[in-house]
Amino acid sequence: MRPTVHDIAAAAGVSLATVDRVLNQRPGVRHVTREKVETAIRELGYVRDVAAANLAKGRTYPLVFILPASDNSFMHGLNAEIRQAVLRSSAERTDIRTIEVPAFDPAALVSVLEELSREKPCGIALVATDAPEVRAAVDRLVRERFPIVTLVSDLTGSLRHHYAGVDNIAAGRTAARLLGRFLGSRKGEIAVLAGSMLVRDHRERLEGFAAVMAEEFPGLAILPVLEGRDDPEVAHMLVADALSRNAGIVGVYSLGAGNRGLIRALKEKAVDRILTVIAHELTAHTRAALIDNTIDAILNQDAGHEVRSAIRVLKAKADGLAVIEAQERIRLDIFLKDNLP
Amino acid sequence: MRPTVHDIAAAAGVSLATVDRVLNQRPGVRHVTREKVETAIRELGYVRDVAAANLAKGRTYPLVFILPASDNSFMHGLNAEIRQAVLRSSAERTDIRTIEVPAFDPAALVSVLEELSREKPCGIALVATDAPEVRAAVDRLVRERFPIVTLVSDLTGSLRHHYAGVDNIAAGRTAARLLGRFLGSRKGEIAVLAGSMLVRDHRERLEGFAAVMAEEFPGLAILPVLEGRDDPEVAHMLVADALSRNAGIVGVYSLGAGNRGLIRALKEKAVDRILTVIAHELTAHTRAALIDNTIDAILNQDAGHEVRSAIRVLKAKADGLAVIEAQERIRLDIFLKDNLP
DNA sequence: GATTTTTTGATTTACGTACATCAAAATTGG
DNA sequence: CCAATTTTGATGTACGTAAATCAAAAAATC
Repeated sequence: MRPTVHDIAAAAGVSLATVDRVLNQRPGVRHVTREKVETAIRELGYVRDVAAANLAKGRTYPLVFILPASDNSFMHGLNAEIRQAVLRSSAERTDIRTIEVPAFDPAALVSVLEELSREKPCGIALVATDAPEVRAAVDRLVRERFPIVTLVSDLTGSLRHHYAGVDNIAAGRTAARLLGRFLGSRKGEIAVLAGSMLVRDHRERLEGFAAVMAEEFPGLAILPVLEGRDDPEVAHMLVADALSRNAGIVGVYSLGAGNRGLIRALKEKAVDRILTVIAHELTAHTRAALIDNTIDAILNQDAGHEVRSAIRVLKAKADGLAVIEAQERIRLDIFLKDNLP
Repeated sequence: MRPTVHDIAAAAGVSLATVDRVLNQRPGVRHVTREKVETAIRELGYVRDVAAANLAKGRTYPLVFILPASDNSFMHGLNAEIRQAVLRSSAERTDIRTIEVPAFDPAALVSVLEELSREKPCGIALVATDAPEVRAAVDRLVRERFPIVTLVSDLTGSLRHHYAGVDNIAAGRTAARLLGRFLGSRKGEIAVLAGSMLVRDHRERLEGFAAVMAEEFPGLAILPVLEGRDDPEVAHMLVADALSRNAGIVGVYSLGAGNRGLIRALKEKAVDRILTVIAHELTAHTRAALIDNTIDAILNQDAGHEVRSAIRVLKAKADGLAVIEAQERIRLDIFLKDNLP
């Protein structure tokens, strides 16, 4: 049986009240006594029964999710997963609130973060906009002992405790290798459709993609990036235009959202040519396109996993517990038409 | 706040003791009274606080893992993950025991299962050997209300509550498409290395692989399967022999274990030719081979996820709780050298 | 050494549930 | 309607921890 506070008290030769004072860092314990207790804790290998403690405290975990107000399938999916998590709140003792901030607006994000420092949630998950002032605000909150995880888009160089999202450089590299290998010996040009080069995840995907293309597939040239602003209409226009004007395009990499427009353009303009297409994010549209061979592979991050992982990590950090690293690694899913879920 | 037993008692106009009798299906409650309580439970949306209940009961979850005594990297990895889970036992209230049975031996598996029915663990996870008598034994245990999940290898058509493993037909299909697409327009023969055609997961992978090959890549012919018994030495011998004798081989699909031998054979015999190779299971050896381009892609199932998922599902079933389906789906990982963890 | 201050002990209640006991009430059978 | 039986209520203890109170002991101060 695992030791309890009573065992610690007995072993350290002190009362239960003193053990409690040490465990919950309450004042009024002499240094030597504290050490006695801590030694007993170490020697008996005591670990607090979190379930019992939470029961006694009536503890809940007030968590805040900060999301950009973007109107695309991925963000809708992410929102839906958070709502699912809210439904599980009572069983998980969480109390989840979402805050929407204008997309790509560091100042707005910073001001929300600053407000939160007064509200005292026990954890914050945010889709980070990559800017120095955001990094500073996050670092400040971390120093004030708020558990913070970045979600989907990381904030490299900040003090955030954890990143619940995929490695976007690796994603771009993987896309490049898949595209290059699928094209085999064919030479030609590659169109890249992104949302915006102002977003870190898109920049990173492109960076990885371009690197592998340059290293390993010299026969394939990347055309200037089309910035579709994650908007289906804009994407459609840009891709249709590129395909009309450039007969040398043999492949397309869509690293952002707005794939509905991409798919429409492909169906209109590429019926007569063999195009290899790799896109990000599995949605109803990209799934259908994968099945009817319009798209050849889909790279995906599972929003449900990201949300659940963020919650687990925030709770663990709030309790000062360890996380299972391998469990919290968000994997890049590669879907061909054969392994769709 | 979520309702407690007290709220139910008040709402149903009965005492706490009666609510307890209903909740824990103890005898001595009239039918009408039981209905009153059940109505109150439904109307207030009461759900038992599992943490508090476990505390009161001093409950632990005695779980049994039944594994084949196979000496290959994957099984070693699976064992290691179970040991990790054992380390978390006290926090998770589990009490995990593993039983090794001879591989590919239905009778041995059945006799272990029958013993377990006396021991009364609260959940059983087994790597199933696909045989009618095993299916019957599992079904019997399920009828006796034991939660049972299959691990890594399923038992289709049985009553097991859950399968914690990948869809092997999809895995085979995916391997075929990757191989076919990587080979592009090249024609030739494909060598397939399996462990044994007596194991269901290997049969299924081959089935999926052969189906897609036949449908979509008529230029590629599958050679008779090499059965390496998941043994590196045997695998080496078989592959080396096949490569020496058949100059038309352009691709290899290794769907079982024993990849150490495969890799050695490839390095010895295929230096002068361009071979596309897809293998299963990420190990130190296959990882190195992927990095040095001996292997082109690795399909993997994450043993850690499988073990953790099996435990979560067994605990949930033991408590009669729902599982998060999407969370428990074991995904097929596809690794290129760019997205290695 | 007396006084103040700090530290420690003893004890209680609470969290939500499980489980046991005994008495009281209601129902059933004859 | 009485007795036997079944059903229900009231109550207490337990699980492991948190948190509070008050008294007692020890240490520090002068």
